[in-house]
Amino acid sequence: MELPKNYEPEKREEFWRTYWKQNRTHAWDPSRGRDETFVVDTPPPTVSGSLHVGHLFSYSHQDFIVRFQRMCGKNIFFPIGWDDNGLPTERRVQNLYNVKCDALLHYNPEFKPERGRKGDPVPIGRQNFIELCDRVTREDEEAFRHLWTRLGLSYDWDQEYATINAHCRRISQYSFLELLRKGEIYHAERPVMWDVDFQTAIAQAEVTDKEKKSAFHYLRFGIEGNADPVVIATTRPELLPACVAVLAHPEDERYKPYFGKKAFTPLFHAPVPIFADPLADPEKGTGIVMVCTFGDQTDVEWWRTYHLPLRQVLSRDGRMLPLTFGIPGWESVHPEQANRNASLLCGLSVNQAQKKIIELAQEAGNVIDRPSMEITHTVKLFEKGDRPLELIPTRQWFAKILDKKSELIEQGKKIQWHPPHMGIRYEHWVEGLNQDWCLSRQRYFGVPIPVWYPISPEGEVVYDQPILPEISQLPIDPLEDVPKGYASDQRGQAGGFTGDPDVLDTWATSSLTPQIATQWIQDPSRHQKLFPMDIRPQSHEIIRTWAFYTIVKAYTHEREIPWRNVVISGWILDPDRKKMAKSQGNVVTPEPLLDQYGADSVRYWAGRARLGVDTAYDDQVFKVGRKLCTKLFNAAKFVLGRFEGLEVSQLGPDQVTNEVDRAMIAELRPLLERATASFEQFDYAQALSLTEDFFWRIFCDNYLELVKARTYEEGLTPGRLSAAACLRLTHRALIRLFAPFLPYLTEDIWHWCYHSDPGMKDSIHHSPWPALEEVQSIQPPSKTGLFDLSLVVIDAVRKAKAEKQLSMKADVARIRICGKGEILETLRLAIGDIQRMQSIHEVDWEETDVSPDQVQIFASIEENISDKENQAHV
RNA sequence: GGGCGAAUAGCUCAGCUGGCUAGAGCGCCUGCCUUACAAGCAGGAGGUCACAGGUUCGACCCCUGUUUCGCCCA
Repeated sequence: MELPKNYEPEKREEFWRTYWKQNRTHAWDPSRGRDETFVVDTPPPTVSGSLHVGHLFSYSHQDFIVRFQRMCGKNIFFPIGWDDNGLPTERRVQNLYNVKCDALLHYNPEFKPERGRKGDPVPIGRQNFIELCDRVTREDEEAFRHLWTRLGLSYDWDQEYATINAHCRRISQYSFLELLRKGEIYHAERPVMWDVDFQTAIAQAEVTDKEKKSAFHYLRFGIEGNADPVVIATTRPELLPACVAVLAHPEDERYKPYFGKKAFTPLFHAPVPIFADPLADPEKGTGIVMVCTFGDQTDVEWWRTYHLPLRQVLSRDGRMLPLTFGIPGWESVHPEQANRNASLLCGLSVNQAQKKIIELAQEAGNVIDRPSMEITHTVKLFEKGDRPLELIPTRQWFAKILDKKSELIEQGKKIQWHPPHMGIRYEHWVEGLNQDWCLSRQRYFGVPIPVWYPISPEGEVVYDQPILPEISQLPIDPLEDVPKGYASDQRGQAGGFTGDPDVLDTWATSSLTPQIATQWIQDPSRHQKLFPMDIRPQSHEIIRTWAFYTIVKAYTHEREIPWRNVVISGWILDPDRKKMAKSQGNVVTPEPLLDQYGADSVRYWAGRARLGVDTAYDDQVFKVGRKLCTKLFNAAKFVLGRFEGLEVSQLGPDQVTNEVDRAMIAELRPLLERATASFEQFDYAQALSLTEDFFWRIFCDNYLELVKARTYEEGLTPGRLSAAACLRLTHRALIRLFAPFLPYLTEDIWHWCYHSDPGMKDSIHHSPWPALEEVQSIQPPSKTGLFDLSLVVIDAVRKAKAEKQLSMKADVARIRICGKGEILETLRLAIGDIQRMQSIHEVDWEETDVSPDQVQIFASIEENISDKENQAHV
């Protein structure tokens, strides 16, 4: 067989991609049983996010595990999906086409989108907007599909899904309705975390803390029947008109006299009660605090505890609302003054209002007690937003999670986390939950909440009696579809109906990836067979979101864990160990890496990182990967040449009769055991490291050199046959150990010679993982330690040559080996190979009584040059 | 402030259950075209295992504290 001269990954990768596709190498076989199936819950990437090198990293990790399992004979269920619904796509569409969605506009079939258009954003209707989102996600998916295929990820593309497609919408809506039926979902009007720019509710999991500069402003509040005002420090003076109470700690001597009295807000003159409450922090500000609608979560708690009135001053877009004081709920002792001040604030943003109100306070006099004090404090932001979240009372759907914290922690304990400390992070997240899961989002591109509401004859929306669709109708769009028993012209009419305008949180759908992939409702028997799944691979920052919500859904629907193992990949950090982020400009894009180094080399880089460990980006490692591939390629060509022309039947285990070859097999055995054990614990990095080290140091640098001469012997001598058989068996095992990491190159080599061996399969990726049984019948060498002892001699002679700056092929006149008789006996078994390897002419054996585990080697390069001694422990 | 993790050669990382002179690759230095591979081979230099205590016959490893960094939470 004519073998290629050089290792050229590009062409061969293309070839094998086609081959694998045509042969359905990675397809799942639905006819096989659960116990022989390995099921993976693959992370669907957010396709509108940027592709970066971290994707190559963590997605390779899954593939190593999967490919190992496949070679162990498992029927692999390895689907791939795309997470495309949600805000990232909406933002991308807005930016690409310079449009904005206006829900009041009707569908315009004539609308022609144009990229990069300048000027003000064009308002378009909801359907037009959704169509654009669909178009963009299809393009983005293609970029990922291309990358995944190039990287050699062994997905079954027949199982592909997208979280916005009809199948996923059906499952997601079914999940909603099922949980509603079970009483796990409710809707309520209550303060939720609200992003004023995106104008949508946000869940706890989507919130991020950020340090911000702020200031305490010291405002004087008048007291009922008391001349001395109290001074309240606040960072949110613009919420002064929303103040409904004043609180201090019950033990705070400074304020004890005031409890039960009324205070009067400055500028608005609203009489508000003064309470004693242990949650008030005497250390913070002046120790006395105003309760507003709503400054923070504690305000919400106090509002509930004391049944305080609601004084909403902020609108959904974060601007001050028009207010009227002097009416019930908005009491004021000077309503005219209050209304004048309110009118000056009306329409201002939070920041503008804050400035304005300080200005008003200064003008009024006797309101500001002392200069403001700058502080830095943490504020809550939507992870994709720019302005602090507000707490705004709106009608939303919620899933109950606070009532099942302990059950959810129990579920987490039933799952094996790799590495284990990631499970602790999950538990702490659950323990720290303080709100139910807000499910609704005021967005457009998402899975619609599958609910209509009747409108009473008086024209009021009856939220308490939602109209639900039949399961067979799913998926529905309540803004387009009409509920049973109504006609489309009754939409929005008194006595008619209205659709819920909101969509579900994307996690409400993403948390169903196991149900989506197993076709939960369409094919219950398939679901039954594949669920719970074997592994969930993902990275650690989404333990609190994706892993958590998936556990919630599996528990609330089926009282089950979604998977038995979670395997967590670390992050790729930039060379300064900082997070890679588009905004930092330190993101490395993946395709050029594949162009430059080839997929196998890139995978090698990923394979070196253990689970859960963050790794600094270092492109040297790609070069190391490419070197390994080249070495593997060259070694394979050489090894094949050593047994070329011999029949496979002549090269079986029974031919391995030589002591050195048996010693080699004795070295191989622990490698097979350890690499397999590592993989079984998902420790692919350890398996790779063991294999690579063995291949390079033991197999290439030493064993190949040691037996080379024997393989060149004339005729079919037992020594030559033994070496050829041992080379073949060992090499055939090593190639398979590398196969999960280097799928292209190993498949190439496999097809040069091993693919038609008895018991092997055409593709290396379906061939059996190398097992001890393959070399079981080969006897161990008659003396243990033969291989290591041989290396002691070899190293000593090499060192002698190197120190004399000679070529490794330089002749050695004589070596003297001194040691205990047992050691000399052992070395005699290999000395023939050693002599030929290193051109050693004479060997003197000297039995000495040096300590039992030592051997001394004296190498004389030429007869008349003094001996060079090398001594080694054995 | 609490939780989790990390700190080992110039760089990237191994070192698992306490036990050889703490390892590998890259980089560096010195040689070697050796009939698979110079994208290679051989040899070498390079370490206060973050710091301080403690347990132990023995600590990179276990315990306590400190410092720095990362992530999560309040």
